[in-house]
Amino acid sequence: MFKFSKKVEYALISLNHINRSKSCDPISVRQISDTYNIPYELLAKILQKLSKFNILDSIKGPKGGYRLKRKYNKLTLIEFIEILEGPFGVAGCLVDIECEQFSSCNIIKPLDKINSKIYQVFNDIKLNQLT
Amino acid sequence: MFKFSKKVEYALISLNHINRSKSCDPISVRQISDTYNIPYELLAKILQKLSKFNILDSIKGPKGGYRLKRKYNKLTLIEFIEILEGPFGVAGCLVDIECEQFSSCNIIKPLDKINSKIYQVFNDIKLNQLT
DNA sequence: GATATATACGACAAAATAAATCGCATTTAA
DNA sequence: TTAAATGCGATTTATTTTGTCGTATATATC
Repeated sequence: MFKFSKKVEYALISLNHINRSKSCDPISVRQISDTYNIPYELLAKILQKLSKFNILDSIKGPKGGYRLKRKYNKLTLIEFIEILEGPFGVAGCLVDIECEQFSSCNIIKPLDKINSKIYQVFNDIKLNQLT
Repeated sequence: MFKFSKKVEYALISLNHINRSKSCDPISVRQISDTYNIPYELLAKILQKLSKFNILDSIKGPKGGYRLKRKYNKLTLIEFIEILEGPFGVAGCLVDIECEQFSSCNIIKPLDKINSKIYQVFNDIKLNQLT
């Protein structure tokens, strides 16, 4: 409960790694997966997604890999999380509807307040501050 | 990711319900599980745990059930969560050790900061404010 | 042009966690 | 004595998370 997924952790590690790299060459999935002991296929898919959302630029072929795009420097943690995990919410009923069980629910309001606070925390953090 | 467990939700609903009740009679599991459509056995175990940790007082036998104990009014949300879910942490490596994969982890420090912030949010909330 | 090294992507499988159920024991009011 | 309640451990089921597989496409280099 209330843990970052491996997907998010792996993505953060990767972006940090690429950001710190001083080489001009793109960084390959293999390089990151070897360095941090992350399952290759899984990491590949994650970086593909970041590429799809314009956080990374992909270069194909030998000597290929990924580079940061400008968007990276503007991204908040909450935007990043929602790209990887979908809409944020500390309870299902704040995201989907499906909360049929509790027409009489007595905690939605407080949950919603907590949700806003956590959202705010993530919204105040820029990805490139996570170093 | 980052959702409250049903355990926590059910527990919050129950405490809220008992708190609001004006009757002097103890409130039974059955009553709560019927009102909010919560699986009986599951709820029973949750309230048993809260009783074990002195948040609820249990009265056995017919007409039995639960009442709030004084501790309820002092409890913070983080204490409550840790009673039900164990030590809080936004990443496994902040709770267990087991983070062997990343001797070279480049995100522990920022994760730790985020962890403190979320912890703080939960620490600033009293259970009896959740109404 | 052939080859090896990359990314791209969908489908599937395994593992971990969360949620729910079952069975039996104990207490106590009526 | 009985029925209605809590107490607790074991087990099962469902869901989510994590990881794997297979195949396609692009491209640098020889």
